[in-house]
Formats: sequence, structure tokens, C-alpha cells
Amino acid sequence: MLVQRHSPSLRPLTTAHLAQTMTLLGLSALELRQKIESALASNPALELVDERRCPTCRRVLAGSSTCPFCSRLPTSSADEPIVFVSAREDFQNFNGTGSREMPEDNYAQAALHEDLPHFVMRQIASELEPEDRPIVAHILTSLDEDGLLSVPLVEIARYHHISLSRIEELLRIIQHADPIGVGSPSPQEALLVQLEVLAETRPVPAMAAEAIKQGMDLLSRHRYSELGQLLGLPTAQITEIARFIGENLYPFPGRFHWGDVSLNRQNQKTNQYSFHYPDVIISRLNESEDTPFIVEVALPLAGTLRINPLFREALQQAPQDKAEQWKSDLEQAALLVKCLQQRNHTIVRLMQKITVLQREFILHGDAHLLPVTRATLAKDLEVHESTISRAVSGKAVQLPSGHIIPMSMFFDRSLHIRTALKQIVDQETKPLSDTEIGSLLAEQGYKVARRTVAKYRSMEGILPAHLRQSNRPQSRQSQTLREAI
DNA sequence: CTATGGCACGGATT
DNA sequence: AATCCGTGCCATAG
Repeated sequence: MLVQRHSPSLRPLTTAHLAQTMTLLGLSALELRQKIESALASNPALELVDERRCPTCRRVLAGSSTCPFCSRLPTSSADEPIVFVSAREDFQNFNGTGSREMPEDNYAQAALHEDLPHFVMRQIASELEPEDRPIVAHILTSLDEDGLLSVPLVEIARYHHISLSRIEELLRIIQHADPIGVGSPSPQEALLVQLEVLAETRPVPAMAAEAIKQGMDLLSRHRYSELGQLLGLPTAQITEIARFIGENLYPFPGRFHWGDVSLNRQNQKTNQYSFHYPDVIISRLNESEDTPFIVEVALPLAGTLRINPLFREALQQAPQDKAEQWKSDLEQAALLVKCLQQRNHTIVRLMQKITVLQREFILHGDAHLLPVTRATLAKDLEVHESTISRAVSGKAVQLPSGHIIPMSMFFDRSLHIRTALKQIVDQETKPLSDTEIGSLLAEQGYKVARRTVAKYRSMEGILPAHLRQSNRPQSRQSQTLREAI
């Protein structure tokens, strides 16, 4: 296998090597930690020693978690980013902020240790009868990335042989957990639940619930006068209700904070990137324009994982019945350590390439992202394409700006065009049709079909021209709301 | 008649 | 082999 070429020190790869390297490569820092912890617990041949060495230069590190020697290489330049693996002690205390503001602490905490289903379950578990828990778990795991329930309730009721009304009771409990409205079958219902909860602590506009119930589609299309007629209210009052909803309610309870790292593009536009522990942290050595990058590949452990030398000795005089077991433990341990090295090695090499290629993007944002494919990078690095895929998937990168983005964003083929599109719409004086936007994009060198403009536009949550009023800035929430329909 | 969204196809990407 | 993405065609709304 090609991987070998870059790691001459490793002994020839067996199938086991390969399999495990592949698996480890595909894991994020968080998953990797779990994996290592469980290995550590079950395999006596492994030990975690406090002595920490810089994985790059092998120097023993004293206090700091980053190697002072490596991070101060005087020869590095913009073309040669400093890339190294770093054992992060702060992993447990990670709060995801960096320099970035964090809206709610508990979200960050939750995202570190668990996903949306677990987060919700933990809140409500005490309210539930033990026999209801599997049912609730079923519901929670069926949520889509927006935190909405796409599976019909009847189906779940039938599956568990319980009545529909029982299910509805349970769902009600779920909906009142944080994020409020989670588990609702529709954005509409999510809004209603939020409204209800909000009403307990502060005044809400009269008829707001009616407006949502009866005029969801009108509301979402900004047809305030029509909605006014429907409800027999003056348009002004409807506008007021709409404003309130836009500012205080959110139709997709899960989208704000969770969302799939690789798929959910929606939250990128809001700067609310997912709160995952970054597998890679990019920072700049200084403030100058041509500063080298410092790239830390996070190893979610404080210390060095190695084979316990005592165990190796003990193996010599192992009792008959245990010999076999011990031997396999030792092999397992050695394998894990090697594969771990290899995983890190691959990621380091990958990041070296990426940081050079996407330098402008890292420093200056979305518009400068080059459309690079995993395939070309694989060729550059002389590894198999699938190796890159695995190395990239499910991982997060923290940029010098503090933003945490999915690593796959480095391979987004249309982000720069979408950014240009956003800019066009931001600056438009009258709503431009997709065709017009298309020709403007063409002037900038982006030749895309009209249909594609429409796709990008909706990806960015921008409404079609006829529903966009001329350039008054609108709250993000109401944009999202309208997107719902 | 124009603007847009849905569906589906084919080629590229993973 | 499975999935994603850009695009063309067509139906529908305005």
C-alpha cells in the first residue's frame, strides 16, 4: 500500500494494520479518545505515561502542551507551515470558544460529549417512567438534522404497541426540553411550542398563535395583508406579530446548534458553525501578512501512549494458560500505537498541503476558497483517494479567526461562487432574478446555469426575487422561517 | 410570458 | 459502488 512509502520506519503492513489504520483515520478527535480509552481499559499491555514528548521532534516536553522547540522553528515561512501533533490536555475542559463567542455554555458542553438525542434525553430522563425511555429514545434518534421529527407518530406508536395519545404525551415532554420545540413534526408546531413556553415568562402578541396555526404559509411568504383579512386584523398588527416571531422563535430547533458537520451548510452563513472539538487548530505565528501558520493536529490525550515495558517483560514468564492471551494483547497494543502514529502522520501531511493551497481562504474567508478536490490532493500526496476521504470526514478545523469549520469545507466546490452570489444580493438595489444574478456572476468569471443559481441561492437561504423586498435587512430568523415552506 | 421549484439524468467525486 | 452536483426539461405561480 502506498501509505508505507511515507512511513519507512513501520514494518510491512498486514491486513490488520490496514484495517485499523483506516478506521482510526476516519475517527474524529472525540471518537478517537473514546477508542483509546477503551483500549487502555481493556488491554493491560497499553499504558499512558505522563511523560510527554513532542511527536515531531521527540523532545520531552516540560509544562506546555505545545512543543516550544517546534513551534519556534526559525526557518518556517508562509510556504512551509509548521505542522505538528499536539497532545491537548484541555480536551476535557474544552469549551469550543477560542476567540469566538459562545451563545450558551450548555450547548457547547453538550456538543462535546453527546449529540442532540443524548442531550435531550439527559434533560428529561428523570421525568420519564423507565418503560417509556426506549420509546423516547426511538423518537429522539429519528430526528432529522433540523431537530424535527419526520417519522409519523402513528408508526412509532404501532411499533411499540402503545396508544397514540401516550406517544403524544411523551412528545410533549420532549418538545419542552431544550432546544424548545425539538421533536415537533413540523416547523409550525415547533413555533407553537416555543410561543407557549415564552408566554409563561413574558407577554406575547395576541393572536400570534392563531397566526401561526392558520396562516403559516401566508406568514412565511410575508403576505401580511392577506393574513390580516383571514384573521380579521389590521395589517399593522400582523406585521408586529411577524416581527415578534422572527425575533424570538426559530422553526428548526436542532439547526441552530447541531446539524451534521458535513452536510449542514445552513448554519455556515450565520457564523454559527457546529461546536465540535477541532481535530486541527490553525493559528498564525504573528500578525504579518506572510506569517507562517501553526497547525496543531490535536491528539485528545494528555501524555504518551505506549506499550508497558513491564508487561513486555512479564510476558517471558507468563503462566501457560495466559500466554496466548497476553501475546495477543501485546500485538494489539503495538498495532494501536503504530496505527495511531500513522493516522497522525497522514493528517499532518494532509494539513501541510491544505494550508498552503487554501492559505487565502484561511486568512481571508469564504470568497477565497479554491475549488480543490480530494482526488487531486490524493495524487499530490501519493495516497489513495479513500485515504483522503477518511482523513477529512467528520473532522473539524479551527481557523485563526476562531471559527470551527468542517474539514470538508476545504473541498467545497461552490463556496466561492455562493459567496459572490451572496455579495451580489447584498448589494442589489432591486431584487434581481436568478437569470440576472447569473449574468452578473458570469461577469466575475463564474459561468453557471440559471438553474444552478437558484440552487445556490436557496442553499444560502436567500429568497426568490419576488419575495425579496428591496434591500431592507431582515432578521435571520425570519429568513429561515420563510425558507421552511 | 417570466421566474422558479421539482424531478431526474449523467458525469464527476468520494 | 454509492453519492453528490450541475443542468435541462417541465409544471406551476405570478
